[in-house]
Amino acid sequence: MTFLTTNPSFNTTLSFFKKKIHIEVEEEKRIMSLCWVLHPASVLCGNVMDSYSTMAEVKQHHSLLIRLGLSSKNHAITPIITFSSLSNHGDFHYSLKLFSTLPNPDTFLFNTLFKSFLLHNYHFPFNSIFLFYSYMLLQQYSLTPNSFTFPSLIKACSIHNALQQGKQMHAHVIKFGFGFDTFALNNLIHMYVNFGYLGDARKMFDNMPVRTVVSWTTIISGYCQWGLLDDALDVFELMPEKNSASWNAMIAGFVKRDRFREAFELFVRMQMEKVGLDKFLAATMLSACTGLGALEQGKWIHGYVERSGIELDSKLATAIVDMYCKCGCLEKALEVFNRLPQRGLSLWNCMIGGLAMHGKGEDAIRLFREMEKLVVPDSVTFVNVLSACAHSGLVEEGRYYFRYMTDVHGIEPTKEHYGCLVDLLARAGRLVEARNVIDKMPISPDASILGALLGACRIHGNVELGEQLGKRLIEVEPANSGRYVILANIYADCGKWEEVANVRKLMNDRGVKKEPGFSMIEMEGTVNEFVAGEMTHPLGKAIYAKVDEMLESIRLVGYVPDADGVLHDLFEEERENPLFYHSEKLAIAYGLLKTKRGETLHITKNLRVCKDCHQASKLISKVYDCDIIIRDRNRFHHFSKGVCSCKDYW
DNA sequence: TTAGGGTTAG
Repeated sequence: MTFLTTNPSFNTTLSFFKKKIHIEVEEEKRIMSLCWVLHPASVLCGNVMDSYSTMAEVKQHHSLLIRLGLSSKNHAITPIITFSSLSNHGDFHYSLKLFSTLPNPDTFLFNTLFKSFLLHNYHFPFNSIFLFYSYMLLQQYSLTPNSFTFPSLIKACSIHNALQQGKQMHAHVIKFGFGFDTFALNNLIHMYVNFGYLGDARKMFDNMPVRTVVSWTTIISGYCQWGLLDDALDVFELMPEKNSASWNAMIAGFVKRDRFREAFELFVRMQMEKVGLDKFLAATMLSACTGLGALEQGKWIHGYVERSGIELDSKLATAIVDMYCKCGCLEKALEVFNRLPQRGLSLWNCMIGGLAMHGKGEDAIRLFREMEKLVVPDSVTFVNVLSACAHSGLVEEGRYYFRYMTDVHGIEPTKEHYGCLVDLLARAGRLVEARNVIDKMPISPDASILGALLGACRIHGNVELGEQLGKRLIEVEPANSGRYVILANIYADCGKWEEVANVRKLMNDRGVKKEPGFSMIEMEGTVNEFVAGEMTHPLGKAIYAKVDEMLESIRLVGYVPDADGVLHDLFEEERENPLFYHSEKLAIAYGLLKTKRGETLHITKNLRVCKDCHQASKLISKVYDCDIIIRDRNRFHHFSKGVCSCKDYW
C-alpha cells in the first residue's frame, strides 16, 4: 500500500514503533501472558472494543507484534486497527498509518476503514469511494466486497452528494449479489431520500423482499425530511410493528414543522401502546414543549429523564436547557446548566442565547468569557453574543464583539452577524450607522437585514427611510405579511391613511394573509390557545369578564388604552377584535382565574407584544401582585411589580 | 453494519 505514504508523519512511524519495542522485561511478561497475542484469531470471537481500554495498551500490544514479526499479518493487526479507528478512546490517524503498512489488507479491514472514515468525517484526500475503486477492486487486491462493505460506501455517496456514484454503487450492490440484502437496501433508500429522489426511495421500499422496522422508519423520516407529513403518516399507520425509533421519526416530523399538537397526540398514543421514552424521544418531546412553551410538560419529561436514568448525552442536555430557557425558566436552565459535568459547544451557545433572549446582556457576555476559557466558540456563539448585546442595548459591547470575532477567533462575519449588528444599531436609534453597515458590508444584504432596519425605522419614526425600505421589501418578499404590516403602520403613525389603504389593498390583491395572532398558556398540563376576540374556550364568558375587571383595575392606577394602537395596529390583531381583547390579555385573564394570587404566569405569543398589551401587562403585574412572563416572537418579557425586564426596549 | 434527538439574528 502506498496511498497514505504522502503523509509526512508516516516516515517517522516505523522508527517510533522501533523505539516502543524497548519495554520493560516485566511488562513484556505481562503482555505475553495475554494468551491471545499468540492466537489473535480468538479476539475475533469476542468484542474487539473490550480487548483494550486505552491507546497505550494498543501500542504496547502493537510493539509486541512487531517483535514477533506479526505486524503485517491481517489477522494479528485487525484488532489494533479496529480499536484505534472505531473506539472513542482510539486514534484514527494511528489506524491510518497502520493500514498503509499492510501489504495485503483484506475486505474486513477495508470495511473497517470505510466505517472509520464516516465516523471521523474524513473524506479528504482519500475518500472511501476512491479507495473502493482504486484499491479494493483493483487487480492487485481484487477483493470481493461483503455485506458490510456497501452500507458505509452508500452513506459516503450521500455525504459527498455523489448521485452518479451512488447509482453506480446501487449497480454494484446488485452485481455482487446483495440485491436482497436488507442492510444494503435500507442504506440505498436512505441515500435516495437524501438526494430528494423520494419516488425512487419509495419504489425500492415497495419492492423489498423483506422490510424491517428500519426500512419503514427510513422511508417515514425521508417523507418527514421533505415535508411530506401526510405520506409519512400513511406509511406510519401501515407499519406492522413500531419501535421507539419509528414513533420518534414520526413525532419529530411534526415537531420540525411546528405541528406540536399532532406531535403531542402521537406521544399520548405512543404511551397508550406502552412504548417507553428513550433519550431520542425525550429530546424530541422537549423540543415540542419548547415550541409550545409547555413548561409543565417539559418539566415532567426532564423529571422522567432523571428518574429513569436515561443517558443524559450532550444533545439531550441541550434540549433540556433550551426548553427551560424558551419556556421562561431561566433560573432552572442555569441550575441544570451549572450542574452538568460536561458542556459541549451547543450547550454553551444555547445558554448564552437563553440569557440573550431574556435581556440579560451582561450575564451573557460574562458566560461567554467563561466559555472561552474552556471551549472554542463558533459562528453561532457570536450570533448569540451579538443578539444579547442587541436585546440589552449594549451598543459599544456589540461593536467590540463584532470585531473581536474576526480579530481573535478568525470567524468571518456572515449575514446573521451583520443582521445582529444592524439590529443592535438600529434599535438603539443609530439608523444612519446601521445603514452605513449595510452599505459597506461585503455580502449583499438579505431581506432579514433590511427588515431589521425597517422595524427600527418604525420604532424611531423615520418615515422616509422606512417607506423606502418597506417598498423595497414588499417587492423582495411579496409573500411576507409582516413587511406589509410594518409599512402600513409607518404610514399610519404619520397619518397617511390613503397609503395605509393602498398597502392593505396590495396585500389583498396579492392574496397575502396576515398571520393570525394567538397566545398560549399552559394550565394543569393542558396548553390553552387564545385568538383575539374569539370565544371558543369553555370558560369564554368568565374570561372576558375577567378582562373587563382587569382593565378596570389598572385604569385606577393610570392605564389609558393606547387609542393609537386601535387604529394603527390594525394588522397586528384584526381590527374587528378590539384592542381590549388581544390574545395575550385573554391568556392573562385565564391565568388569573386559574391560579392563586402571587403565582407566575407563563404565556407564549406567536407575534410581537403590542405597545398597549405591554403597558397593560406591566400594570396587571403590579395590581394583581403576580409575575407575568411572556415569550413573544423576539424575546422574553418579565413583568413584575409594574416594570418589564426589557426596560421597554424591544 | 442500517433508521430516530439539541444550539443561529429579525
